Amino acid sequence: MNSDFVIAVHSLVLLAHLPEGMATSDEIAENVCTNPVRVRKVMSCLRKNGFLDTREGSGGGYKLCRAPEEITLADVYRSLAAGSLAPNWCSGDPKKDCVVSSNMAEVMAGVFCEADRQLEAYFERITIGSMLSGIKAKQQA
Amino acid sequence: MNSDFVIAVHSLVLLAHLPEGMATSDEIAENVCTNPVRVRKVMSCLRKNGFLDTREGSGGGYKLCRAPEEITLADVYRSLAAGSLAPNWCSGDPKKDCVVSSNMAEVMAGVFCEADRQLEAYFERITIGSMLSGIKAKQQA
DNA sequence: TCAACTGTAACTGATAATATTACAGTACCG
DNA sequence: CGGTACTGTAATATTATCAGTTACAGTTGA
Repeated sequence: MNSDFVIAVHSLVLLAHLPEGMATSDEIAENVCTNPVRVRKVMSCLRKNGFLDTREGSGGGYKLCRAPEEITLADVYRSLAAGSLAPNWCSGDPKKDCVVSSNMAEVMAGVFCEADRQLEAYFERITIGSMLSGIKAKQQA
Repeated sequence: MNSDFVIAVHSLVLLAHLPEGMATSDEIAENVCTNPVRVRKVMSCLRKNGFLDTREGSGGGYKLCRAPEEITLADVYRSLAAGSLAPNWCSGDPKKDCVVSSNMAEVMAGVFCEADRQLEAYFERITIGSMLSGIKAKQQA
């Protein structure tokens, strides 16, 4: 899977952590260790899915618009990485005579589709808020 | 994830399906739709993990050495794709002052590690035998 | 001793992931 | 107004990863 998901989660946790709940793409990029353009692309997607507001122009940036405890990793996963489990390579060939070769792609797709659901269910149990707590706990130790 | 896992599963199902339980890398590659070298690489790994025997030389090939119902997808996953869930890109920087940036990589790794376990648990419930049955059922429909 | 196999390494080409550059659009602030 | 500080997005370059190909040594059976 590409790391847009990681960038999104990191950014949301960061916003949740900041006193104002707000930051620019430059600040986020610096914190995440990537470039601002990429951050803006990911943020743009998060905005479309209603996790944050953006303000253009001077003094603008990104601001969380939901409680960190209400945003699950599953929400984020669905927004920008759903279905990323299955390799984009397909084995077998529907036109072949062999039962195995001709049906493998479909059966395998089913396996990965359900795996994706399992993964999503796991992510459902983790929130931006809980990740932030986890990080803060780590600091004290 | 790369598709070695898919090739391995397909190959094992194919072997389980063939009357003799045996095939050469050329035959498997043809069925899977890839090249023999790649098949041999994957098979070599499956042999090392005890799922099949190989016979070199004329008349050789690969042969299942365990019952299809006993080989789970988790076994295969562990053999050649474990840990493939996490993107190989890491966000944040341990050297930074910010709590979030400096701890994100570790916390994220934990999330993906557990996700990997979840995925493995799901794969534990699927066997080469059950996949073959699923394919045969599909044919009759 | 030949033909049919596996086991690997080295190389090539294709595709996907990431970073960079560039610029239009928007909002605040003097 | 006009300048500055932002976002949004397209186009391009760069790098990494994946897959296919070629080549050849080692093994086995006929």
